[in-house]
Amino acid sequence: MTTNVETISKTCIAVRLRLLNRVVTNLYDDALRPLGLKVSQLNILVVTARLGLARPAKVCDLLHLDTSTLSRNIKPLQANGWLEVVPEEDARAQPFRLTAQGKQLIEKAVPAWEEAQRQATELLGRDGVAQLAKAAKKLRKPGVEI
Amino acid sequence: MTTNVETISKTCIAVRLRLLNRVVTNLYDDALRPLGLKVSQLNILVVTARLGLARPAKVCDLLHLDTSTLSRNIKPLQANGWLEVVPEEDARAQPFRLTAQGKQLIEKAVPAWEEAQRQATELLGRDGVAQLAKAAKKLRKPGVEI
DNA sequence: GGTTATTAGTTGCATATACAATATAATTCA
DNA sequence: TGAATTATATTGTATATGCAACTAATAACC
Repeated sequence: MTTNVETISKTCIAVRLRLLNRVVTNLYDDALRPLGLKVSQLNILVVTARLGLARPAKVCDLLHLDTSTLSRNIKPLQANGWLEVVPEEDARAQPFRLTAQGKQLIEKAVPAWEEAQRQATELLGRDGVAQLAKAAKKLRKPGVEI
Repeated sequence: MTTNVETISKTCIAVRLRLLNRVVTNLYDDALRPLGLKVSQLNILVVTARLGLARPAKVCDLLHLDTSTLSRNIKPLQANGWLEVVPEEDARAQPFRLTAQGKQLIEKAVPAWEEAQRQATELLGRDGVAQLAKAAKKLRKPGVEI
């Protein structure tokens, strides 16, 4: 007989995805630690670099992040001088962009990112990486691209 | 020419995995919200149910969770009366187990879990789910099973 | 033009996560 | 047996995450 507990324990997608997320996040965070940077922060910096002028709502659409989360996450990036908020005509908007230091930091982080990416690729395998890309692609919102 | 920023943006495993983690976690959390339960909490309750008497270190090995994280995560579960700490000979140990209410909650959560699991399966696809299982299996530590 | 609706972000609150440092207890070993 | 080591978990600090409620400003509408 298979109990509900056994079923959830052995098949739950959230359990596995969250576990894998912890492990992989730690791979990148370990590699990036000498730079005083976390992979969650590098993500935001890279998206910002791609956008040039980054509007919070757009970044949140791209990353499927709650706006309140981004609002707080950019604070330490600002405090470290990696990005800056740019005033605009629309007084509600709080777009931000990379600073020169932020750009330099991304370039400095590339070797560490490559090493973590290598480890993550090894863990997931070619097929795992492909499936991940496929799922992420499914989640792209129309018109929200970089 | 492909810049470093473009490469990271388009290929980073952590970016995609973390994004997918947010989306899938929200699927389950939305489904479980009427029960006042989050999927992270359900995970811990289910592991506890499987173990009977759950030792923090063992749970952390199973879930690849930092012990300090678990130490704090069980607090609200205790406060809600879903699990209880059981004293033991070894005064350092703080093993815990489900309460009757905790068991009932899991059973009550099954339909919501099933619906979220259905949605997550649809998002990841058969192959995606299989790849996820494969990666999670790779992370099992020897002797740490349930 | 003034009221209403919409849009853009922030703040309050709760939980999740991990590293570093700590506390405490059990074990080892000289 | 007493000191050093090891094991188990918690606390301090910082970041990540999202919901609900809020503020402020723009747009829409009558």
